[in-house]
Order: sequence, then structure tokens, then C-alpha cells
Amino acid sequence: MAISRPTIRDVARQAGVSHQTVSRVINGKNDVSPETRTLVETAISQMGYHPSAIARSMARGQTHTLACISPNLTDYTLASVIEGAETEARQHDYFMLSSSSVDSESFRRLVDELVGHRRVDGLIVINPYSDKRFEHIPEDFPVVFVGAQSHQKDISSVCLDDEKVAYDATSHLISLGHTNIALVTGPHEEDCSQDRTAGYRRALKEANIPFNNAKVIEGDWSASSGQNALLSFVKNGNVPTAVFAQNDRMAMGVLRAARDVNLKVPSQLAVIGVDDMPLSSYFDPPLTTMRQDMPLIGQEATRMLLDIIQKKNTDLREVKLPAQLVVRQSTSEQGGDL
Amino acid sequence: MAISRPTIRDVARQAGVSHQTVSRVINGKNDVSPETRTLVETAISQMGYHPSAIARSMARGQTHTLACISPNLTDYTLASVIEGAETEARQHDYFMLSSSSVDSESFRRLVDELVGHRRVDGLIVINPYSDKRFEHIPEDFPVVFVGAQSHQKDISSVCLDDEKVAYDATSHLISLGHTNIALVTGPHEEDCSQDRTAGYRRALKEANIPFNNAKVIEGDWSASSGQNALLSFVKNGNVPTAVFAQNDRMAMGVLRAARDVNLKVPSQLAVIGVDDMPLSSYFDPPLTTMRQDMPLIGQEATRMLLDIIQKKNTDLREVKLPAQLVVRQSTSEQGGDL
DNA sequence: ATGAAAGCGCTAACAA
DNA sequence: TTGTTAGCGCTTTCAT
Repeated sequence: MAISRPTIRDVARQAGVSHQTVSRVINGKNDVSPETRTLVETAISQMGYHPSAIARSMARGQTHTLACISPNLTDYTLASVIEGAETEARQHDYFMLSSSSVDSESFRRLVDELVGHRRVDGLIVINPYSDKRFEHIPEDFPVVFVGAQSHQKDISSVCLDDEKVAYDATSHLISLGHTNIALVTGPHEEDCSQDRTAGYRRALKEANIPFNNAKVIEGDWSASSGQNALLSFVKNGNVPTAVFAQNDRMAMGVLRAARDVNLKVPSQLAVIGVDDMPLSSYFDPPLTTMRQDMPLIGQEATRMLLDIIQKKNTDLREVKLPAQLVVRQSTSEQGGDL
Repeated sequence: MAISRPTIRDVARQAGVSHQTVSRVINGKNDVSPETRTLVETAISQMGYHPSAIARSMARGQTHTLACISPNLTDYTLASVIEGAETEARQHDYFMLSSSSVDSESFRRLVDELVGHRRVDGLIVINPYSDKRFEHIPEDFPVVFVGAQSHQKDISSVCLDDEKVAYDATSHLISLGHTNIALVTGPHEEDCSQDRTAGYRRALKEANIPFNNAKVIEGDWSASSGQNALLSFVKNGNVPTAVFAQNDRMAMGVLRAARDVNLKVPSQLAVIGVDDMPLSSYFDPPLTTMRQDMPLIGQEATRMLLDIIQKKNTDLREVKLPAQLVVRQSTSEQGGDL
């Protein structure tokens, strides 16, 4: 005979009260007399009673669980956002179900199970505009986007101020005297890439440097795509004096390629990225980058989502967070190390 | 009036059958006549019915959700394990709740809520022997360890064959002619560090190289701890010709420090790590390392956990997975690049 | 301040 | 093959 866990009724019997009174106690209601409360509380600790989260969800109609869907869980930037979101959720006694979905179809299935089956109370979607996953965003359900604003629907979002970040990064290169500045972008379909490209163009324009599409190469955020980008510039005899890579990993690929073709960084080639990954300062040379606070983005997303769920604030909000220039030696010999 | 989701009874009414028959259909039981089944199925799709996961959990007494607790979600190795575990869980229609807990106390609280409140059916604990979290492992509950075997209890585990990995790494350095081999370890309290240290010692012993404790420095897996380790050897005038760092990040720190003190790698200093992070091949020089398949570890852990939950195989199992030497230029000029 | 009754949406056991 | 009756362990009325 398996020893089954005590229920609220077992506790009630033991304390000599109704199960309802026990419910009042575990929910901290104030209409219970002090004596009864003590009675119940001792019974609870004696029996090692824990309320069942499932039964609660059942009765209350909500799960106290959120989901966070991301293209993957391993990229440092994404994982940092998720960790920030999860920590904030726990702070509010919510749980976070993080899931990776590689493409639109797996995203659809996931949302279907999560939302359709009412397994969660709300959804955080990271990079909603990579592939076509945004098409499967549920209607009338609490959702917050991370990494891109909603194009049509009224969905709140939090992301980096990508246009400004790129503007600042490019301006940094310009301020160092560069005019031949190449750009390595993320996938064009992602808003984030587009906005960063827009910021790059604005900086060039303000400095009266003509935009040249031949200086732009599309990458996929990976180091190897950054490496290939620089190699292709070299192969075409179209070597820039500076490269703005739209994330650190691609920038690291550029640094690697520069080494392979004997371009001295930063004297012959300046390189700047975005993110400030933990290893960015360990590269040779240490990478200049735009530091963003990824856990804060996740935290903010969770807060907004909980506000919507708890109807505290259901206004459409589109938060854009800043990033900060960290100058290291990939753009300037005088750059700091850390 | 809010349009509430249809329940099993709504579907039953619409199809003109009992709710139980609907239950049979959605659960794919075979004792339903084809006609009735079609009837029910059309009603289901007409009404856009989805069964409620919560109600199911309630009635079945299990949540179809697992939890994975890790010191953090951002370290590449941990995130990779989690992603592997999560993907495998989804394959079996389970969900994965991943949570980070920084210390023993937050771990205890987390387990309490997760297991005590029966929010999940099973638990994967990554690095159970970092801090004292193993003390709070629940009894009589499906648990699988990742990264260390259980010391006392009968808990199944999956980890890298750390002793052998370290033996192989050290042997590689010895085979290159090194006899002055320093070791940078993870925290001594972690099994993983201890086992890797044991493998290092065994390799030395077999090569008749005396073990010297002054050549061992404890790090904390971070790049900066690797950097400090080498700097401290240099400061003490005790510079080795080779370093085995127990993970890649510390190895990257060693490389960085070598650069700073003008030690040429690999001619004056050979460096090997463990993990094969995606960026390891982008370093200067590309890092020789022991490649481990982290998603596989997570996958294996989930499989074992599900076997236990579903009572398919509750035998104690302690799986040790192999790693593979990847020679790059941090140990040998002839090393490959990728 | 407390208790009784009903119900959340499903599954399981039994009956027909 | 199908329907009926009971729960699963809570919360939420509504009485008392």
C-alpha cells in the first residue's frame, strides 16, 4: 500500500475542522480565529502537508506557469534573456517553461500544446520574426515579444534599441577616422538585423559617407559566417578598414579571418560587435562591442507579461533598452582590456 | 460575457454522445465505433476543442512535466545539456521546466515547490554536488543526476567519463614530450573536478612523471580564473610547458594570460581544455580540447528519468559518456583548425 | 468565524 | 460499444 500524500481533508480531520477552514489557512485569509489557525498549522506541519499545485490550478483556472519560446537555449544572448525572465518569474511565484523551437512548424505545435491545452498562463516569444513563427501567435492570450516589436497586432514587446545601438557602433568607427566600413548583418528577415542596418546607414549618412551595398554581407549570427564575410571581402579585393558585425560571435569570426589573412587588428582593420559576451574580452585582441543587459530584457518581459495576466496594466508597451559602448583593443590600441 | 473554451461535455452534447465517449476518442481508445468516432471528431474540430492539460493532470495524477535544475542557464555546457534534455522530453510529449538555482538554499526552496507541490513528475539535477544542494534531494521521487554520480543514495546518473577524459588530455600533452604539466581545476568540491584531477594524476603516474601539488591551481570554471592561474605560475617563476585546464573557458583564460606575458603557444606553452565550445576553434591559437556531446548527456538523462517514471526500467544506472580529443594549434603547430 | 455544497474538466470503474 | 457514477484536491459561493 503506497503512502499517499495527505490532502486538505486529511488535515481537516486531524485538526477537527472543515477542509474549507484549512483552505483558508493555507491561503492566508484573515477570517480565521487565531486558535483555529494554530490548530490547523500544527496539523499541517505534523502531517507534512503540501497543497497540490495541480488541484489549485484546476480550481482557480490558472497554472501559475509561463512559457518562454526561443530559437534555441544555448546562444549566450538567448540563454541570458531566458535566465533573466525565469528568475523574475520565480520572484513572483511563477514557473517558467523554456522551450526551443527550431522552425515555424515546431513553433506552431508547441504553442498549440502550451496555449491550446492551457498549460501556461502567458507566453514570451524570443525573436518572433525569425522564420515565420509570428504567424502562429495565439489571439486573445497574454503574449510578450522579445527582440522585435509586433508588426500588426497589439502585442507588447521589449528589445534593444537596435537602431541606436548600430548608430553608436558605427559612429565609434567613424570617430576613429574610418570611412570604409563594412557591415556584417544577421539574417535579413529579422527585425533586429534590419534595425541595426538602419542605424549603420544613418551614421554613415550623418557623416556624409556614401552607403555602398557591396560592403554589406548577410551572416547568420554565427562566428563562421563572420569569418566567411571577411574572407569574401578579401577575395574580392574589397577590404574595408573597419567592420561592424551585428553581434559578437560574427565579430569573433571576423577577427579569426583577419588573423588568417594577416590583417593587423586594429591598425589595418578595426572590428566592433554587439552583445559583450563573457569571452569577448578574452579574444586577441579583446573585442570592442556594444554591451547589452540581456537578463534585464528577460526580466522586463516577464514583468510586462505578469502585468497583462494580472490585468494590472494591459496597455500596449514597446520598451527599448539601451546598450553601452565598451572600447577594447579591436578598434583602438588604447582600448581597455575588460 | 467571456466566450469560455468548450469542455468535453460541450463536445459530447454537440455530438449527441456521453462525455465519456468523447474522452475515449481523444485518448485513442479502440472501443469506439467508427461512426461515433467520426461524429465526435467533427464536433471536436467544429468547436475547436482542446483537452485541458490541467484537468488531465488532475484526473491522472501526473503532470507530464519534468524539471531540470542547473546552477545557471547560460553556461554553454549547461545550456546544451538542458536543450538536449528538453528536446528529448518534447519528443515524448513531456514538458521541461528549467530553473537555475544559485545555491543550496534556493535549490531547497525550488525542489520544495516543484516536488512538494507535485508540479512535476521527475527531476534532473545538473551538478548536484556543487555547493551542498545534494542534501535536499527528495526521497522516493524520480531523480536523475547529471555531471556526477550519487554518493550514497540509489540515484541514477549520467556524466562524462571525467577520469578518462582527463587521462586522455594529459596523455596527449605527455605524448608531445611535456613533463612539466600544470593543472587548472574546477572547484574541488565538485566531483567532476576531482575525477578530472584523478585522471591527470593517473596519466602522470603511468608516464613516471612525479605529481607536484604546486602545479595545481583551483579555478572556478571561469576564463578569468584560468587567466589568474597562469599569471600566478609566472609570478612564482614556476612556469610550466603545458597546461591542462579542466574546461575550455579556463583554457581560454590561460591563452589570454600567455599572450599578456608573451609566452608563445604552443612552442613555449601548450594548452588543452575540455568541452569544445563553439568559439574554441576561433581563438588564437585555436584550442585543443576534449569534445563532449552535451546534448546527448541531457537526452540520456531525460530517457532514464522517463524510464523511471513510467516504471519501464528502475534499475540504478550510472552512464559515463566518452569524449574525443580534438587537436588544434594550442598544443601542436600541425593541429587542425576546426 | 466556520461549514456545507457545488464545481473546475477530466479519467477510471462499473454497469448496461 | 456506450453511458453512469465517482472521484482527483482544491476554491468559491452561499448559509449559518
